[in-house]
Amino acid sequence: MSSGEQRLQPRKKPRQVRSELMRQRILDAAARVFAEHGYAAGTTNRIAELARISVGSLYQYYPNKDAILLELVTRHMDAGVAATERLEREELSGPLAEVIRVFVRATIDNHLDDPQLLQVMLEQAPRSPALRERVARHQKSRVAYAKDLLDRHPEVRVADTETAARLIVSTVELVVHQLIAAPDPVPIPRFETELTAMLTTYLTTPPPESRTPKATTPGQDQPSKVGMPKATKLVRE
Amino acid sequence: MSSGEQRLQPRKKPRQVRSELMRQRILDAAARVFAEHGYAAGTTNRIAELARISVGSLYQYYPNKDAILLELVTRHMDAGVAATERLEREELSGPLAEVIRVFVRATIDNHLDDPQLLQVMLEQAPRSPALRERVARHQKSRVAYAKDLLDRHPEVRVADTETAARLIVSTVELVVHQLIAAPDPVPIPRFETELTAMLTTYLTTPPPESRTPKATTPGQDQPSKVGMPKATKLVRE
DNA sequence: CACAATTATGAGCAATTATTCGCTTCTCGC
DNA sequence: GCGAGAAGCGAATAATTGCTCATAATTGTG
Repeated sequence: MSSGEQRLQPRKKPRQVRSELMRQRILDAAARVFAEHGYAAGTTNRIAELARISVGSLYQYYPNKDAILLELVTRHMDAGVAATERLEREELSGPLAEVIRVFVRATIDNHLDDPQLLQVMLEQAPRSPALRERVARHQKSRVAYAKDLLDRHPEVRVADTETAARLIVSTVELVVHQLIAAPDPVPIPRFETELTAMLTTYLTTPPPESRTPKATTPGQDQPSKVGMPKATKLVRE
Repeated sequence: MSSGEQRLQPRKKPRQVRSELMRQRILDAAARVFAEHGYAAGTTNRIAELARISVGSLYQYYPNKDAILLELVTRHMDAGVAATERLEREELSGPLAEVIRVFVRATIDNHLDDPQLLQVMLEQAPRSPALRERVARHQKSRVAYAKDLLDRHPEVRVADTETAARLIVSTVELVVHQLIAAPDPVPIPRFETELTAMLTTYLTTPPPESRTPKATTPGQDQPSKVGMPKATKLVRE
């Protein structure tokens, strides 16, 4: 399955109008199939069946299964970026708390549609180089944007805006996803308020005395668990 | 594959001493195979090969692939609970900030071993009823414990300790995992400090004026995106 | 040592699945 | 309405994989 390189362009560029329609049909069907069965069990035949087309046709538009998921992921991310940009244009000048709230809200919106599908996307990301690359790039740009925001806002009092940026971006993305996808989902309005509050207080509260760690220590000092890695894990072979 | 009920007990109770050894061999091999290839591509034959036993033997101890992952998950969770309990016995009486730090640290420790494997566990959880149940129970107990802690500590100033408990439990679990498993991992000590700070400030800062939402509104008021669920997603068939 | 119970083996079965390709059907400019 | 290329079809293929079972090795006991 994960055998190195892989064609990602469709075998045939669409030339007629109905083609574009088909692409959308396939994507819609794939979204539902992946959401319901997961990636591994979401077979191309099932996707074709749900889209009311034949497998052969499916492979006319996407060279393989991976390419379908990749396009799904790309579209989701593009939608997220677009939504964020749209919202932030209205609020960028406001106080930090407002900007954060906009961020949180945009993320919630982006996840409300289809948490299941999103779950599958995130699952599969680490296994496909193309996907991994796409997701990593997106994540990186979001962190960069957040860092910029923090640097620009004078109310921000954290020691290290890079770490803080990564922390808040991950927090929003992950927590929103998990708590919305949960079988017993939290009440959205309150959740939005609390998450925003958490991030805002964190960013604007000055360090008690000197929360700043030494930070110059070159050697990796470890405050927790020292030397008992259960085994030589991680990739090898 | 996901065909309803499923035997989860091994086909044969071990009666000799070497049996216990085999179980451990299998588990170790499975952990590595799953971590490296993921669940779907982590074949039982590969596990057996790495464990230097035959597939047949593997199936003498575990009735199927799922059961192997289930035991892996169970062990990981038990280890986490045990570690948390051990640590908290030493610190439970301290100020909130200290307790939180202990929590964060315990979680970090628990994830440092093998982030990849953990990733696979979390991925697979939603697809296997038995796994899902196990994970849900664990999550619930952690939230309950956190709520208790918040209720007991007077410094805590949030409006709704239930929501706050869910928020912080999810945050710690998810963010620790993501930022440790990242290709460019954050510096652990600083990360621990920042995450602890974020949670502590959130919990102890009183609501600006009245951060409390109305909370009595029976109708689901929606602060964000109203009515445009892209499609009828979720299970059908 | 013998022999019965327990445990280990691994070739192979049955099922699943991504992908192909020879063929039919449709589209549209003439 | 013709015909050539575009689009669509789906049975067949090749590969993979979870798991079984007939057989062999190992163990402990008298």
